Amino acid sequence: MDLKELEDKLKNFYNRCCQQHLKITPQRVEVYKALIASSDHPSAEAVYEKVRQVLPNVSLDTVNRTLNTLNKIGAAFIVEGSGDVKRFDGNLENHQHFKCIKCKKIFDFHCNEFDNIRAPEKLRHKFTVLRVAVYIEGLCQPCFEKENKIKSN
Amino acid sequence: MDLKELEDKLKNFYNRCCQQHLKITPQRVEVYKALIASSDHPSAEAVYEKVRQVLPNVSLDTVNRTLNTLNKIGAAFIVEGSGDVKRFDGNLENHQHFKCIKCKKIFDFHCNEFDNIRAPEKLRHKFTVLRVAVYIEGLCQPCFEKENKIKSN
DNA sequence: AACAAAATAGTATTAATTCCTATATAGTAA
DNA sequence: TTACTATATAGGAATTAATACTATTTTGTT
Repeated sequence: MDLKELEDKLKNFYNRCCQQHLKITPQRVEVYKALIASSDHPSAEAVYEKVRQVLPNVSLDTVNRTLNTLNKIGAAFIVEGSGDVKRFDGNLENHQHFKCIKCKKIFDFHCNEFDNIRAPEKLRHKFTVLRVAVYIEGLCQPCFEKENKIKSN
Repeated sequence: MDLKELEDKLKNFYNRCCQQHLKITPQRVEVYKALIASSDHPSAEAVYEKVRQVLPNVSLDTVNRTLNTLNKIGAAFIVEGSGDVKRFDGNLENHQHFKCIKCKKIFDFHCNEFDNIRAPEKLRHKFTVLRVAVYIEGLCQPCFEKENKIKSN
């Protein structure tokens, strides 16, 4: 990500905060920056470690709260998954996730057809739909190989 | 669910266990029965409470372990979601989930088109795909109304 | 009936997340 | 610029979820 892109995103983020009457604090900015600089869908703990390098006294609670706030104002997502710790994603572009159920790594992929999937009409009448995701789960190559190794012993 | 259906499912379950060389214990059977009797996608804790009514000395650990085992052998799913406690589903028929992000209720729905979604070929070459799910998130009607109420005060 | 591998109960431990409260700060309005 | 108020934060405590450990029990098999 180049400097211009970062500036754009930050500006966008400031606007979002203002619109929601959220104060722009150094902690919020650093959490946001740490998140969008991560491509590995970090946990709160991981973001915390990153932010600590800039703000040594930041608390884990603040990071947690802030990540949830980012999610609420639409500046980030909580990655969908089955169980395990919460993982966050600051990438707002259309994309989907594959998660390895063994090593828990999350891989982005993109399939145009999946972008346009809408909730069925029946559902849209009954509920307020906020997000539609195609979520794929399985084993990554290294984990698949390990799995086989163990089974053959 | 009528008696015949229950018997069918149990028989099926026994077969699955045998194939995987898993012993058929009262705890396993009761956990499985409690799960398929629940339509609310229960947590381990909720299943535990149900099983306790039949086996008062069962431990929460056993319920947890067993639910994860059911998931592994394909007799149950862990419901996809973003964060929150693990929720389980013993319904193996094609269906999708809507989750209210506020009250955490999970609603089943079914959309034929979603059943046939496959992982893109690129992904299938790179990873071992075990599950493809369409996951929808939002607010249920009561929670949507509450949300509005609070905001207007 | 006897055996070995697997499973369980009960508890301890770890890990994740939220709650609590005193203090500090950002945005606003004088 | 200064003062004010609502919001946010740090630090720690508390809560909750999930797993690990170990002695004992049980299943499926011989």
